[in-house]
Amino acid sequence: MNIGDVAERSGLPPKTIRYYEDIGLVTPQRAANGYRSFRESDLHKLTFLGHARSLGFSIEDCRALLALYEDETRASSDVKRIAQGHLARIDQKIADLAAMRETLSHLVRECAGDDRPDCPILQGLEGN
Amino acid sequence: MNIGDVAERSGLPPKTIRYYEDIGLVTPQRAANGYRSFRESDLHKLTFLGHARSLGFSIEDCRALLALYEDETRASSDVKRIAQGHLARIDQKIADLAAMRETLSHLVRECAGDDRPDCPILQGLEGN
DNA sequence: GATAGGGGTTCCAGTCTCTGGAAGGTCAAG
DNA sequence: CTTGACCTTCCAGAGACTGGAACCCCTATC
Repeated sequence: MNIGDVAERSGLPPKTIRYYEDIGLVTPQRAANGYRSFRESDLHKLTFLGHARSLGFSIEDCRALLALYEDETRASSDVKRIAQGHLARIDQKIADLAAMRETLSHLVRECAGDDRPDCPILQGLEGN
Repeated sequence: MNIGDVAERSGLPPKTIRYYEDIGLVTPQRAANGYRSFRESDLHKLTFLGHARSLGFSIEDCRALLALYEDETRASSDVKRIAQGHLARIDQKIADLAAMRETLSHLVRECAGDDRPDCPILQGLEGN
């Protein structure tokens, strides 16, 4: 398969796939003309990566997950640990965003939003 | 005030303050020795920026908010529009993260997390 | 006057994960 | 032989800093 084919089938842009090769996540073979030549197993990896990335795993997490994915003798606890760590990071992010949302929505609610200059939002940002 | 003083009083690192000058958010004067010389108004701006950034506003939003902050003839509706736009982006991010969280926590819950290789997490990332 | 320290300055590179674009090679169809 | 759709590589930029190197300045002490 050429890169366009795997791109379509994995849902990843060609640019991203080249990048993943660059950083060593996949290592497609090369055809005589220099084109990348992907095996089914490469496609599986890329699909896996696409899913993992869409769940927000970092590239380094993906690298570790991919290694476990490839390792028939893995322990599921290793996978679970990575996933739980990521889950904790997601929870933290949600909490941070919720706190911002809370503060900001208060300010927005109090702002008249008319053509006068008085603005509780700016006041909130100015002081404390 | 030197940069160290405004850094302490605004809560922003000196590096960040220099960066903000670089991109034109503040324009401190210069002392004869080449040191940046900050006025009270610069400190106010930096404090304002620190608060806005901590609420997740982008630098470009901050630039716009700062302009409104400085403009005595602003309309509060302009401020509110920016804040509402940002609020919508926060909500979107929270929704995205909640969806990830949902999927991921399902997978984590189903994973035994022992020393066997069978892993619903990897299966979830592979297929589907 | 020399020196030590704790400021300050600039500039370059790296973070993270792509993404866009330029310049050019390859292939199949007409 | 040309066209157009592929493919290749390499460089730069995004956002918002952050670290580090190399160097200057100021004050205080010996």
